[in-house]
Amino acid sequence: MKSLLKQKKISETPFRLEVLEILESSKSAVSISFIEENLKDYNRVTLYRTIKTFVDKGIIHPIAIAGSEINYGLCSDSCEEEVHSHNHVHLKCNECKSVFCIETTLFPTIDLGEHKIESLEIQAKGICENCRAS
Amino acid sequence: MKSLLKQKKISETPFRLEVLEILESSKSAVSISFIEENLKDYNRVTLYRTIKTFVDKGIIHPIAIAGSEINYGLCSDSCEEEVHSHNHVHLKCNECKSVFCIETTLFPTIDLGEHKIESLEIQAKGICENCRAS
DNA sequence: CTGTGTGCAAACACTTTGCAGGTGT
DNA sequence: ACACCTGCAAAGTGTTTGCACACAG
Repeated sequence: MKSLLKQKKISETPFRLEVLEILESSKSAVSISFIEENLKDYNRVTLYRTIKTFVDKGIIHPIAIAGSEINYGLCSDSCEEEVHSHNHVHLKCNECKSVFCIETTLFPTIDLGEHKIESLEIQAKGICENCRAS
Repeated sequence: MKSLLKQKKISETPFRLEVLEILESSKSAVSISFIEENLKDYNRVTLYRTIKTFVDKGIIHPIAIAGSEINYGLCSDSCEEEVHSHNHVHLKCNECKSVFCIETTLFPTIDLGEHKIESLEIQAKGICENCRAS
């Protein structure tokens, strides 16, 4: 199996692999500042460009929740390039503040009358399973 | 009936009334830059402070949608101070790019297993009724 | 070898802060 | 009169751009 980067047709550099490693090892979506905290030595400009490349190529997608910084989560297989508003749920835990992308098969539909809906994204706030357990 | 500002216990100044007027005359939620475009003469610092005051006092609430700047919409009666994640729908029109806050009585519930949900916010993308009509 | 990625310096945009003076009530 | 709002200047923060060099394929 080809590496994720090659699969997405972008060249594999040490820095990109390092960033990817951070994204993959976190169960939740992460902010840029979180990534920065986990990089040993890095250049901010390169990091921004890397994030941009990853988003453009469909490796990660941004999650915006009012009051939080933007978080980035790895795209699932169903994510297609350029179309990042797949039907799934983002949960922000009020306790640990993490943002999780949750795949759910049972996705609701809503009716907005005359407005035509093309995609839905649900942002939930609550307590994640880890925090509930502890 | 007392003015909205007095009702929220903040003093009524010409500038605040001007900003409020812009918010009220727009059917959709608006970005700071939109407000700036519609103010004749203004000071940016004051504008930021005004927005912050309005948000803190529950007059407007921020709406974050990945890829768009933050928009602010007037709070409905059900909005309580400090609790802005009421169950309603935000629709971003892919055509006119406007963001609408839509009150809907039929609000779905979802099940995220072990995660506990406290509030839901739905972000829809599609075509608003105005754009559909034209 | 060639196109692309990276680092550096600098610019740029957005937002916040401190302080002095002005204004609402 | 007094608390609070506003404007100015300046600093802080996040993000982008141009260019020269380095590296992946």
